[in-house]
Amino acid sequence: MKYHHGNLKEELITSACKICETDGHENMSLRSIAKEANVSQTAPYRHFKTKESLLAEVSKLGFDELTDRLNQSVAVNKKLSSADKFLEMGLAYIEFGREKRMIYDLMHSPSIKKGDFPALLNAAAGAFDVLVTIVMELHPGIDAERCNQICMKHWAMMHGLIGLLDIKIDPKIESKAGDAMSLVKKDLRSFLVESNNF
Amino acid sequence: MKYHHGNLKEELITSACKICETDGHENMSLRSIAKEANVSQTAPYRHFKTKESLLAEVSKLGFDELTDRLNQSVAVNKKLSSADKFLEMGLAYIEFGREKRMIYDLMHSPSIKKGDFPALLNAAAGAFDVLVTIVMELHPGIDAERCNQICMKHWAMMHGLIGLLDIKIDPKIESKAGDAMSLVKKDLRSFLVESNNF
DNA sequence: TTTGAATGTTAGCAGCGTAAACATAGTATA
DNA sequence: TATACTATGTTTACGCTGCTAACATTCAAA
Repeated sequence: MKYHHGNLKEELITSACKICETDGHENMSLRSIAKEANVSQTAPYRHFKTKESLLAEVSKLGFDELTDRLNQSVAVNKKLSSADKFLEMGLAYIEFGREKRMIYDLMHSPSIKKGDFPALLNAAAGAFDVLVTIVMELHPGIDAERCNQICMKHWAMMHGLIGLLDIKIDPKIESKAGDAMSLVKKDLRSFLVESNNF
Repeated sequence: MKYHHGNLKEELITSACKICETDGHENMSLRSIAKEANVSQTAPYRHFKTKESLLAEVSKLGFDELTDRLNQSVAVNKKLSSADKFLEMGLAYIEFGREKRMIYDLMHSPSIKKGDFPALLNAAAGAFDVLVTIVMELHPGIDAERCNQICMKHWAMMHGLIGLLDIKIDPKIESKAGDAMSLVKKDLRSFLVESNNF
């Protein structure tokens, strides 16, 4: 058996991401992650103090990708109006939540206490700040408190929507959500921006 | 040892509720629930096929209580305007989510697949329908699709808000959320009803 | 009275997170 | 170059978990 893998920490995170995306974060065991990386069951403890701290890294990567997507959504077409950027961001958020649903759930799982992982906390705040930037652009000179209120409202709405859109959680509401989602795609403006008048 | 407890099923659910409220649904073990009910570790299997099905009953009770609270919030003062009823319901939802946070998390935990438990599904839809009723009252003759869209939006917003308000999940955002929450309490109308113009 | 279903217990399985003890590889120092 | 230390891997083991199987007891129906 070859000792000194060389890059085990990163590979464990990669393995964890893969398993999370396929099996969901509820079914991720440290042992399965280690196995995926072809390493003994306790090897991860040389790089992560607890299982939670490994998952925290996966979660952080999720927030980083979310931040990238949000930024890209408004950067792709710089000629977009602020309102349209806001719109694109909303779509990008929902798309991320639906495409990477398993990771998204991990990112919001109460089993990872974000307060214990500053890097994760920063990553989460970083994603939020993308929204803050757009809202400030939408409403120049806006009061900071009011800006936070608006951001909270829409962030919460998007977050809640993703939860409700999960067919696995609630097929009955999903049928309603399906309607809502098609509406969102057809005319997200009416769903999102209409809430933005203040 | 006394056999035939007599009312074990209900008592197990009660024990599960208690443990959930104190320890959180992530830390509920079937064994601890059985212990709480002074019964052997495998006794629950005479009344519940799996642990998940026991948790599903706890979750169902949660949605039932939520439904009651939402109904009560608008029934207390029948002279309230529809807009004010809408307002009171929003507050009641947030209060439930914060007062019974552990149960609320269980109710939305992906580890319980609602589709497998029709009673739970109905209970969840029942709570949603309270909102539907109010929105229809707010906007007489409203198109059903539009009504669902509005309900989805606000339901999602409330749900997302509760998630973001959890200080344990994200203290940094919490500081922002704290502002938002005080705003919500001072003037929920500006936070909720303003989104309701359509 | 007897029989069988309902409902309890005990014993035991495999999987889990984690700690301790041990083995090996790479690095700094003498 | 030899040696010691540190980093990083493995093996073993502990207690907890959900769950199954086999057994015990109670109650109700025949």
